[in-house]
Amino acid sequence: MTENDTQTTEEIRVRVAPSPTGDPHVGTAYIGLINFIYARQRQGKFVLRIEDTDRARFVATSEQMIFEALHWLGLEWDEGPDVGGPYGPYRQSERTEIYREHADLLLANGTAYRCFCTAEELEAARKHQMAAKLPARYPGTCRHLAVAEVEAQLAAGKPYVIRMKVPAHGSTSFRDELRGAITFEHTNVDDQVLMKSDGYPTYHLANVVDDHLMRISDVIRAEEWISSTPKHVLLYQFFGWKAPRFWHMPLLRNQDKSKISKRKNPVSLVYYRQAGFLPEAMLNFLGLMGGGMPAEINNATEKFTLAEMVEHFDVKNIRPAGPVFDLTKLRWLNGEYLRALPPEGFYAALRSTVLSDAYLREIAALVQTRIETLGEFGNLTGFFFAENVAPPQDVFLPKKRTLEETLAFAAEQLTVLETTEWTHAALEIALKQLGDAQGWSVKENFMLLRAILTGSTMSPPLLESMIVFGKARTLDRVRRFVDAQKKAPPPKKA
RNA sequence: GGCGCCAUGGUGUAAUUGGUUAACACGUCGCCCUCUCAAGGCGAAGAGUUCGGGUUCGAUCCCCGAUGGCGCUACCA
Repeated sequence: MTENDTQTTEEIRVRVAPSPTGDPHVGTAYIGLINFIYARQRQGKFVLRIEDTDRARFVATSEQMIFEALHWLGLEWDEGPDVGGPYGPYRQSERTEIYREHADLLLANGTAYRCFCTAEELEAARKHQMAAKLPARYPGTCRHLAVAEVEAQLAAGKPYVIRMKVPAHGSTSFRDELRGAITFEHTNVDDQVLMKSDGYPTYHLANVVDDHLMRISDVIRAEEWISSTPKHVLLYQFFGWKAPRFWHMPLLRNQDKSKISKRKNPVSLVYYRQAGFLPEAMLNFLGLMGGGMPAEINNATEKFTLAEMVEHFDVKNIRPAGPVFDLTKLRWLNGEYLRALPPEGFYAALRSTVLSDAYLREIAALVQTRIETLGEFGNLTGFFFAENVAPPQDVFLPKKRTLEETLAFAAEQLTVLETTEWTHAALEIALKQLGDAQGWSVKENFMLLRAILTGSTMSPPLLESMIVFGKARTLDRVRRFVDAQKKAPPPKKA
């Protein structure tokens, strides 16, 4: 606990606010963990808010997966879309009226304005600015439109967005609880779009309005938000509200130090769960990122539970430098947890994950007509239980294809798989489309993917297998194949 | 390009917050144990704290600058 909290009676309320745009992200787990600890340490409330204002990237199954992933980790929330709470609804798509009203407030007090610029106009302006090596900013075309002009455009039914009117001069400062004061000159703060032309708010508006209405005391989020914090601070001012405290956690990184991404690292919590990582290990590992635990404990063991983190973790201790998410160390930690399990517990862990009844039943259905003795079960299904298969070149390389074009095509397959809905029909269409476009026969196309997924040219049906194996793990396998081949192309043998 | 953040071995973290031979863990390597592989035990290599200036009797730690990395620069979050 910090002195900060002992001298105030304010209720601590924090939130984690993921967007349902895909698989639940390991970064969400990290930020969720910190928020959870912070709330529990101060008898505060931990809120889950779903930020589904991007209808283009919205994925219907995502929200449920987020719930499940957070439950899996044991990061239980006090208020949220599913459990309700006094400040709901907790799904932004159900709060559009609220945002509309608040945008109108800003329009009325002159801190926001309607902008009728088209995407093309903005794009052109941006190009010019980039070419002239100027900062790419909204040119301000609609900032001072006459009332009559606005009325005319409105009457003509022209679509518009609402932008915040950032003061032309001066600067905005705020305190980041980990880094101290941070200042931005207004000349470097753009007139951010607050309401999109589809009637949905952008993150910035929705976030500020919700955090205020939901009485959030501490905004604990990822570092990538630092640059937009001045906009948020300005919005609090525009509304005449008190801003919360801001804590920006370091960004988890890939091995190459870039922001952690699915192209370079498994980031789906679904993957970690299906691949057989224990939630305790994941939480422990995440707790290691950035420090946070007191040195006495950290130096002594590096192994601790969620309860121990709630007991001893100090968010103020976190170092702002972005830690590399080191899969190797996570695996070691996971092994430690696995070894510490009593035999029955270990068996139970197996049976609830990689050897669950549900999983086995699905796999059985795929091989029943393909084996003659039950003893053959393993021959055909090994890949479902292996962490990885590494098909040799003579298995995956089609007869009439070069290594280069095959690897390029595999990379294309990966891209397609990443963006395709995980159903038989959708996968079949998407894959065949890709094959048609690139001049790959269905046989070559599917055979390559089969080799990558199963390590063999003989297997249960491909699409069904992919569905049973799961999107997260299938993507991981294909990505690994592509990466491995890219890194170390096998020497051409004469 | 602009703006911002950051900077201790390959990786994650320590360093009584100016005084240590810069510590621990992962990884790597070696040895032991052993039917194999792990696990376990023992040991080793690996940073003089990005670099350059200050301040100081003394800087990993404070200040300035440079460099580098990262983030943002969307009607994405």
